[in-house]
Amino acid sequence: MRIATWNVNSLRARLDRTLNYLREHQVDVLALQETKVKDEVFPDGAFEEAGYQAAHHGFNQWNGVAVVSRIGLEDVRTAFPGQPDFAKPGEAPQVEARALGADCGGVTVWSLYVPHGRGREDPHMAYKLRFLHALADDAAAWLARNPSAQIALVGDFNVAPLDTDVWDPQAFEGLTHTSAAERAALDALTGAGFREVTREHLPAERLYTQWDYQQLRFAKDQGMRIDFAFCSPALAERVTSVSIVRDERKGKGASDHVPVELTIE
DNA sequence: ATGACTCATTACATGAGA
Repeated sequence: MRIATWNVNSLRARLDRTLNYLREHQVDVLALQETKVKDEVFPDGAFEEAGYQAAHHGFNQWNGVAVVSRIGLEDVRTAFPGQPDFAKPGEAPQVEARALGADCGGVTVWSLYVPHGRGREDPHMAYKLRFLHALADDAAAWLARNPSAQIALVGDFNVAPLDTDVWDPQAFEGLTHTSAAERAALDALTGAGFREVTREHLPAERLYTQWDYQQLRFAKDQGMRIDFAFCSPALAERVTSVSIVRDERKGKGASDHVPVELTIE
């Protein structure tokens, strides 16, 4: 069984790439982030033709998360229980389209798009920290209820846990993604009993999952490692290999992120 | 170096991303 996660940065701009990727990599379950599409125009039909069911959650051109599966798709949840809301200036608070969970082939897969933060003093940063801590609280409760639960929390976490997860730590000083508060918030997931399996299987330094579009970052291999997979203990035991699909960043029309795959026995 | 980021939008400039 293969589960993958990918911040696709607009599904409509990359539908062909997505379908080709599913086929070429024999993916059973794909968690997508930043689909940038509202539910009414989500391309269900294209996934059906490829043999996949799809569950999507998106209000507008921002955010948007999906799980597509060819091994079953049940009990779709469009937010985690404690997921915080966010109020844009002059607007009512909204629980944004940043989490979608579904049961696929005996595994509960959550596609997660953690808020960016925008700046250390920005209200969006407090939202980001609330989001991660609330997720960790829920994750701990799920494990307390069922210690042998099969749960994968995958997606774009927008935190670089180690200095070697960014191409130049000094370039991020005072900005987002590398602060102690962000790293502590992400650590809360391991505190909840989950294991970040991509690091376990790929411990090498400077393995990136995202390269900015600007400044020829990919050509210079100046990226960030911010896409991860936190698995419940019972599921982590079943992971036999992890792959970062670097080739997907190449060529015209690439997302700034690449897929990360888990192979599970 | 003749270029220098990409996406979506009641679009042709702006917001958002990282």
